[in-house]
Amino acid sequence: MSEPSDARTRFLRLHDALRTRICLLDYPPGSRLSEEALAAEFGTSRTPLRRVLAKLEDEGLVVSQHGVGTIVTDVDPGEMARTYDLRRELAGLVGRLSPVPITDQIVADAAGFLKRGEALLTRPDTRSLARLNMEYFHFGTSLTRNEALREMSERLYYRTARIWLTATARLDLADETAIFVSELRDSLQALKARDGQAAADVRRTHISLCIARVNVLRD
Amino acid sequence: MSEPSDARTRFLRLHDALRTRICLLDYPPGSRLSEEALAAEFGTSRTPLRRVLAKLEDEGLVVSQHGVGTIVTDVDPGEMARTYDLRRELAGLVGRLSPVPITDQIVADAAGFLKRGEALLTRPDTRSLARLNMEYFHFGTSLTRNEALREMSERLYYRTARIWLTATARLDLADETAIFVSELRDSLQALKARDGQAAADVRRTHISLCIARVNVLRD
DNA sequence: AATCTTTATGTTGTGCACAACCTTGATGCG
DNA sequence: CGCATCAAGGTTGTGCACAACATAAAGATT
Repeated sequence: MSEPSDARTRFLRLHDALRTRICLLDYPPGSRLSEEALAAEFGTSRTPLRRVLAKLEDEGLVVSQHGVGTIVTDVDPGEMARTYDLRRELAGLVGRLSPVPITDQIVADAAGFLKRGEALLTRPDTRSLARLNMEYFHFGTSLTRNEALREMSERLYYRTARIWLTATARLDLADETAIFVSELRDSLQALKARDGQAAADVRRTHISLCIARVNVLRD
Repeated sequence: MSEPSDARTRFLRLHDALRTRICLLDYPPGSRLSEEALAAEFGTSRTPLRRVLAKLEDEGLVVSQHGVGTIVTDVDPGEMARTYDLRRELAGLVGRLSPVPITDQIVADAAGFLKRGEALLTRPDTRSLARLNMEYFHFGTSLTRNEALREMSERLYYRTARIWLTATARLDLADETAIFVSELRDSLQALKARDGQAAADVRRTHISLCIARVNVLRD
């Protein structure tokens, strides 16, 4: 029961694994993913794996070229800026479109994220920060019942996650951790007040600030 | 040069063809699509066709069940309502996020759509109306340079297109045609004034009205 | 008659072999 | 030496055969 292991489940697992590797820069932009090697690693054949790569290509994380290889995409700064613009707007919509009522459980979850964030303050680590950010993002989208909004937000998140991560490497890790923790703090405050729109606005604001920080790197 | 016919192009052609058939109700909800039959029709094998079906499944237009078949989805009214909510918001964003400057060519295109719409007034036809609506939608999304916004809007459009079409069949075709033409008229006015935001608001408003008209059918 | 079992049939999922294609390096020629 | 040509190796794309699975009908059993 803990492992249904039907075709769909295996597909989702594979997809999630590769997507995480790409977004955590285990496979940096420009890397070539070998279908055969990956198939061997995951104990399957090329056929199911190709379906996963096709989805990743549809999501804009890789491109496959006949006779060349499947290459992890590098991101165009201009397009990324526009994608961030949209992410910012969608973050605000989470508070307005079919928001879920804020329960004690949700507040507790937010408190849990804050605790994990604060633990990172004393021992900053890029990878842990990225993972926490990823989990916290999913928590944020879970605050709307609008499935389409959740889906689009996640699609865009995974497309921009790497940018923030590479930028963090060039900015100051301790600073970025502190900023993220303050977002968690603001978010928890809003949720404690049972104000979902305020929580969404917190996220919206921090995306705006994140855009600004990343943009200065381009100058 | 007019037909590159490499793998990617064939894939896109197949995908577009099947998506159009589904959204024009050539394949009504509940239909079973045979991989073998479709492969034969398009002169290919199951392998490339399965990739197309996988994308359609990712887009929510079909579901594949092992041992059963690939079935055209029927849409849950509640989820559709929420999807429409999001579409409405995205339509407004087209006017704000990276809008393209309104050129004479754009105004001329809008005038062309209006002309085609008016031609439908004298001889209403569901299928022609649906096709025109589809083309006009793509015209609408082309008014932003934000690729992600275009992509998400289209994704959601194709997920809801069938709802509007089935609703039109139960509403009055002549009425719906008239309403659509009035939207084209309002849109043309806004574009003539070189006001892209106003044009986006026209679309936004009409989506709202469309939601209201479809909703009365549920009572 | 009702119900369980079995079997036949059709469907999607998987693995593998080969085709199509690109890149790279060697080789020959000017 | 420069450059074109070609051959070799590796990669993704395609076709096909078979496995895994679900369904429905036929048959056996109670």
